[in-house]
Amino acid sequence: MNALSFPYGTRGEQRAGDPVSSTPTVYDVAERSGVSIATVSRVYRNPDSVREATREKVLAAARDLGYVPSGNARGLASRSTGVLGLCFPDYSDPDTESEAAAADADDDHAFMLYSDQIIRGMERAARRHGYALLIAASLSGGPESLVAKVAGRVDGFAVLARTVPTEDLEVISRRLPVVMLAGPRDPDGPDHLDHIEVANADGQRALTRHLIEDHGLRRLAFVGGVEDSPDAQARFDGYAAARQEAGLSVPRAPDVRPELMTQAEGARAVEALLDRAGAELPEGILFANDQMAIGALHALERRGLRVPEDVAVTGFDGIPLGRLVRPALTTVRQPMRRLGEEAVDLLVHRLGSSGTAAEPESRVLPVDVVRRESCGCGDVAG
Amino acid sequence: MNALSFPYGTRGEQRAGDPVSSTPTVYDVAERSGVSIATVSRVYRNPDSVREATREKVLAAARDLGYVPSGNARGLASRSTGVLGLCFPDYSDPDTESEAAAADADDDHAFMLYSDQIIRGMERAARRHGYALLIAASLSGGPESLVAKVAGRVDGFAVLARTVPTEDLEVISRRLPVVMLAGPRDPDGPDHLDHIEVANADGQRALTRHLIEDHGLRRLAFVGGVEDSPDAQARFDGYAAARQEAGLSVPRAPDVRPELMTQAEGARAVEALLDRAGAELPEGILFANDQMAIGALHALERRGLRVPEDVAVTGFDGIPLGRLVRPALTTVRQPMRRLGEEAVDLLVHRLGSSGTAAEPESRVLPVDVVRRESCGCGDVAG
DNA sequence: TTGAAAGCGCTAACAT
DNA sequence: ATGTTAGCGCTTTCAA
Repeated sequence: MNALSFPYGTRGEQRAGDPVSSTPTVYDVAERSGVSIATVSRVYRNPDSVREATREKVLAAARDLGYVPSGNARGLASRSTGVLGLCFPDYSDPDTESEAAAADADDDHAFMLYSDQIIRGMERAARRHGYALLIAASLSGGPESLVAKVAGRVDGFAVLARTVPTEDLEVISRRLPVVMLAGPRDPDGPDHLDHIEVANADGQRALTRHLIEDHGLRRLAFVGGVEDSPDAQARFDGYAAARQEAGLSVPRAPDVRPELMTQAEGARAVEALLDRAGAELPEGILFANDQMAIGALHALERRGLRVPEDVAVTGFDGIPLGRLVRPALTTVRQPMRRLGEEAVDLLVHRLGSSGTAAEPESRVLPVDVVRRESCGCGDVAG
Repeated sequence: MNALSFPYGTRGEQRAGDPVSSTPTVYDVAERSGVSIATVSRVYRNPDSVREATREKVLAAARDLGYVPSGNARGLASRSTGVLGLCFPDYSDPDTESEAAAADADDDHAFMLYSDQIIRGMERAARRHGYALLIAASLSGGPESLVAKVAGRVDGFAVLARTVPTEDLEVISRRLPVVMLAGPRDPDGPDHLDHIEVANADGQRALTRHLIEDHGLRRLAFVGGVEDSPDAQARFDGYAAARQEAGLSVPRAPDVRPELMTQAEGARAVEALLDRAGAELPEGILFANDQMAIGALHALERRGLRVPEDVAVTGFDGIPLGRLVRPALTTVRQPMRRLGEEAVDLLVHRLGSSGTAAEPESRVLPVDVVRRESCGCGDVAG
């Protein structure tokens, strides 16, 4: 810019036609093209409101100068960013990344994570609506957390799972639309957020019923999720419901409840189950997610047990890796891409004049049971 | 501040303790906590520079008010956004999306695209450096294009492939660092951009040599890429080089040059090749990317030709789908995630005081030949 | 169709 | 440790 001993450069001096000045602004373009800054602005925001000749002049000057409109200034002046955001959990936990996963996904991370698919869905949908997408893995809280950063830079955003304290989100959602990609923490004491979730309970119930009715299994075990995962809880509820419907004993809690929902933990859960069971091996083990189920597949193989002959195994999520393992994993597939799309739709709707003050909304997306080999189904396409 | 009867609401009136005012600002927080706006700012930017008691007061007020710092205002005042960007091609072309791909990737888009992996790599790397990532599929040009939007909202960004006219990028790169995820358009007339590319020629040459030396193939055909793809060109060059080294005739152009590099086009290319060849079937067909090779696999199967017995097939890229098709596809794997990481490193470096004025840099990342079944190698892990 | 000027919400001197 | 204040670069009335 210019060398002053003052805080900032002054406009007056900057205008003194120095062509080498870096980061040109509307003022530079205006001067060079002999119009006012308002006209420069118009050229970008509403080209048709400027006479063609003028417009060309301005554009030419902008080119010469290397002018790029500052998104920040624009956003500040117009109170909108044209950007939607997504905060997702940092799934690169060491356990998943190095230990267990590395063995399977030998192409370095060739396969999509849950969050990748949602990113894709959101990006596509956002683009359709003219928005760009800002993504950030959410870490810890604190005043200067990533969420805050995202929140300050977007017109609205989605939060994957319960990555961020609901409390913080409620504060933020007073300022801009926030949609949570998970169910409400407490269905009865509603937060004021929009939610989009998948039919966890229904899916798990359907899958459980499949095991019971179609494969005739009765001795089942359920490996749950981490303590505070409502998804995992809902899945367990679905499992329990199916048992009840079939006249089996109704458990009050999962047979095993791992610390993490990783492959390593899945393997560990199997060991625990086998040690505990003695001769009374379960005929089927249902896992609250695919990662654990896949870990279990390996553990069972190491123990010399055949899947599904000796024991059936199922997961939940429908991650691509589940198609590749042998036997291919029977699971419940979540419509992740749609999750992202719905999130964008909801945000865009809230951003439109219409949805501003409407009631919080909770959408539940349907899931599919995917029958593969690990439950005893043949080589059915999945 | 001052009470004027002009366009916008005045701070003075807003300060009149109205707690219901929407989108609270530093002024609101400052007033409510009895400090100056500077102190509020400090609490967020440099908490330690504020006495604990004060900080708490401010944070409490912010909570009550639902205050979220405006990224725009911050960025404007501090001339930085804390965001890095990525523009990538809109790969959801109808052809790939519906026709050919749908048949294989039957999980809807269960498998990663080229761009997904780069996004992942960049996001991870950006996070390590404290940046968020803004992503946008780049469309056409024009003053108000998406690139411009991205450019205005980030501290620096990467452009995947030649998505954006180099011309535009050069303009933009006068204002902020831009790294192109592709080689320079013209190696001799250098643009002023940083580039990161993969060793296309080397990789294709190594693969070709493998076919010639290890499998003893001599009658080879190369299916190139679109006219203006330097990647595809470099791959062809590598192919030609390997032929030369082996004492085979050196072609001046690919045997087939499709319009698009899709599965459908790959299939079409095979048909063309077979029709043309008559009895003189090639022993091996090398494709400039995996998509086409996979399409070719299907086409060959339809024609009753066995791979690799009748004809070997290879691709380039190393997309996950290549592992799943039968026979599994021999290919050259690009380190896509690293591409993203290197991009971020480069950008961050440029943003640091050090790299500002340095010469444009061009990095070339090494690639791996992945030997699977489609070239005649056994069931080697890949 | 164009210009003039206030103000968007924050940061960063500088002063205290 | 905290307050004052001048911008950051744009959009947007309002007036011409």
